[in-house]
Amino acid sequence: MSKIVDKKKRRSEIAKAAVDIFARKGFENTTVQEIADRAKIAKGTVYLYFKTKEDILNEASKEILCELEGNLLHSLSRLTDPVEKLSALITEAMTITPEFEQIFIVYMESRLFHLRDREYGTFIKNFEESLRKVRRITVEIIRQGKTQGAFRNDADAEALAFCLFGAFDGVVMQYLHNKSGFDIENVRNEFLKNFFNGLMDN
Amino acid sequence: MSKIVDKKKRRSEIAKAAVDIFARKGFENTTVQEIADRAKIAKGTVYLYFKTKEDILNEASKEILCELEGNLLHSLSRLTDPVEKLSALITEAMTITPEFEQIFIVYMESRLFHLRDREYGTFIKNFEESLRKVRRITVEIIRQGKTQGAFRNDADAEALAFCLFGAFDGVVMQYLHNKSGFDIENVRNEFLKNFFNGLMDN
Amino acid sequence: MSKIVDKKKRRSEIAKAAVDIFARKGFENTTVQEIADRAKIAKGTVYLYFKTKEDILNEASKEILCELEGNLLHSLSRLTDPVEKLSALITEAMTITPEFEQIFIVYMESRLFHLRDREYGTFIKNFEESLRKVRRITVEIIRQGKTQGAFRNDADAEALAFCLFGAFDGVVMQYLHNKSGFDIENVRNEFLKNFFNGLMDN
Amino acid sequence: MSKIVDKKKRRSEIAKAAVDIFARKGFENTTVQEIADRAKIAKGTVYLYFKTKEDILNEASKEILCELEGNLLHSLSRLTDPVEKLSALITEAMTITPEFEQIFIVYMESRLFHLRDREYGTFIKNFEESLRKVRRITVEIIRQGKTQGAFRNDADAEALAFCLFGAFDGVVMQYLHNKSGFDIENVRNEFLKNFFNGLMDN
DNA sequence: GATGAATGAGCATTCATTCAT
DNA sequence: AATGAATGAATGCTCATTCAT
Repeated sequence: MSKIVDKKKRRSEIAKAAVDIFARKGFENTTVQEIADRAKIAKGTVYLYFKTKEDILNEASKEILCELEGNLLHSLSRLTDPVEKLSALITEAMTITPEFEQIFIVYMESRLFHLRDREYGTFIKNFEESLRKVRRITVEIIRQGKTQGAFRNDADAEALAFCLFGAFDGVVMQYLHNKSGFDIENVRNEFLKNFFNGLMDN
Repeated sequence: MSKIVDKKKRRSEIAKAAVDIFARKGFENTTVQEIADRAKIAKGTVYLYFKTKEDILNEASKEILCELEGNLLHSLSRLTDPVEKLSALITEAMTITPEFEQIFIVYMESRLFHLRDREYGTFIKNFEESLRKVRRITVEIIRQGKTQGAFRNDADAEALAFCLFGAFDGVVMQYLHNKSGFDIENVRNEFLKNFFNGLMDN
Repeated sequence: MSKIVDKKKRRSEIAKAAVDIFARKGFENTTVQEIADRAKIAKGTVYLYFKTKEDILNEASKEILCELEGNLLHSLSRLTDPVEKLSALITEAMTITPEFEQIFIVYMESRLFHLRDREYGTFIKNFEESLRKVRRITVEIIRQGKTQGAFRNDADAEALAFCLFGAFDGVVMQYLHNKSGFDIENVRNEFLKNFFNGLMDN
Repeated sequence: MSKIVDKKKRRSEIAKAAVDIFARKGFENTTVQEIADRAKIAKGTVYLYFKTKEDILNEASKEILCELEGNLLHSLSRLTDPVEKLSALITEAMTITPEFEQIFIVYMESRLFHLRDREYGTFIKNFEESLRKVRRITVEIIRQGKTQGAFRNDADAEALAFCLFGAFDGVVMQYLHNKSGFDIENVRNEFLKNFFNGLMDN
């Protein structure tokens, strides 16, 4: 009888270890040895669970996206009012925990990766898929708000959702660059206020 | 004097060549040989103008920032009205030319670079400096708008400028990922509209 | 007793599986995993029957030599006339079946192996032993022919047997390299004719 | 001005160093480091002259074949009589110097290599070409001998040349396996005698 | 006995950097 | 100043072998 190992769990463990290092050193500057050390296994063992180092990044990305997606969806789960929903979404996306910080950096590197190599098969497909999914949900919320008369009627839900998600990434990145200079809660509040009410004085 | 100019020009040529390749393959996957080939000089010659490969990225980043900064400032130069100025800024930041695309990817990689290695001396300082500079100008515009009564009085100019610049990067990145799915002009218009008027129906 | 038989049988099965792969990929490029897969057992199981991968090659070589030897001896078994015997030997040695082809390649690799590493204990000893044995039989045939007056009296039986066996290998190798260019039956007939009658016109 | 290095000469030097090691340890068991050490250059330098390790084997094979071919042709150069020519050819092919021994082992490994991987492009083509060339010369000699009435008229020149070259390899291999047991000169003489006069007593 | 997960030594290859010319 | 040959450290990946189950 052979040892029973939960392949999925192991993959996930290794991917998690990898995220730790990727976040600190970047994909290219991380050695498989370092990942193995972090996961407390031998280097060769990594290759029982992953075909290549890039494969590890893929898995890590997938898990990261799942988690980010899960968090966002969770924050919406018990809400019904479109305004509240959008607020929750924005609040969730701009809440930065130390763990999230790590994940975010790897997420950004993954995106850059794709930006360069557009052929990257399944990986990028999952990625795009996931992003689209969350965006679609946002589109729905905006539409719902328009229907209910809460949101202005000329809002292009698609384009706006697109902007929103872009803004999440950009603002978070900006913030990570400049932590000391800004208070994220303040930024988030300002973002919320402006997103809903605009800059113009009425 | 002429020698110094030549040296600067040469550095710039090499940096430009590097941007071409960095954009396509990323910093780590670009070899000095490739950069030299592109610049039509010998590999060894690169080292007469740059101390290390990273040094080339630094120079490239600096030039990129100068250009982006220049573009933004130029778009503001002959305007006086705060609303028009902000509109111009947003429009400029969300105009995507093929050349800009390339630059943007390297810019993003540079940012990621800094996010990881916070000690990175002069490089990161120049970088932050430049970003801060443009942000300060934006802050001024918003303040001016508040003073003139065009913008709502409770707007936190600093935080809002911060959001704005984050949003630029994020939206552009999003767009580059998803070119086929979206029309950047439409997105930009929606962004403008929402930024000034907000989502709520008044 | 049955355990021992089983063990032998299993060793043989594994060795046979190994020959399949060795012939196609060479010893160094064959993995133990491939051999195990082919033999439909687990990788670890291989090591219950063989101490090392080289050990598998040894066993395979031994079996191959046994088979080759057996074939040669069998072809002689019911003959008495030296000329007929030698003819049969040559014919047998130059008959190429698909299975033989595979075996031959591994046999050649084994020989090369020995050529390089002369210390290789038992393995090489078995090998040499086997070759010597068949050569001795050939020597006997030639001597018998000389005694009977069929073969020329100045023939050096030892040297000639030596040549003969060398020629077998070389011709077969040549042929495998150049299958499409030659008809092995024709080559074999010419070999026989020349071996017995020489090239000179009498 | 850059250093002037004779690329061809350097390649050849490296290939020669490689033959030394290949002969002793075989292609797979030879490391590029060992080759570099032997050639007294750095490991990386090897890759300025060869694309891969296999490329080194190719070059080595090519050089070996050139040398073997050159030797054979040289031994024929000033002879005119077919019998003398064939004798010289056989004598040359069965003369074993220490240097030749090394070369021969690598030559054999190369052949085995091809036997397994028939697609191996240019390499195998050069190889076959070279072998064919020498064989064609031999065919000519035999035909000439037939025309002059020296050789029996029913000799199939093609098939016989084929056998001859196979026999060379095989006998040499046999001999290298069994140096202590045989005197190569004696074997060669016996081979010559039997090749020309046959085994039968007339 | 049988399994296959785990190991880690080992190797081909790449590439930033140096330096003799 | 310019070159490009030389270097060798660094790293992804493989695979024979071991051993807990």
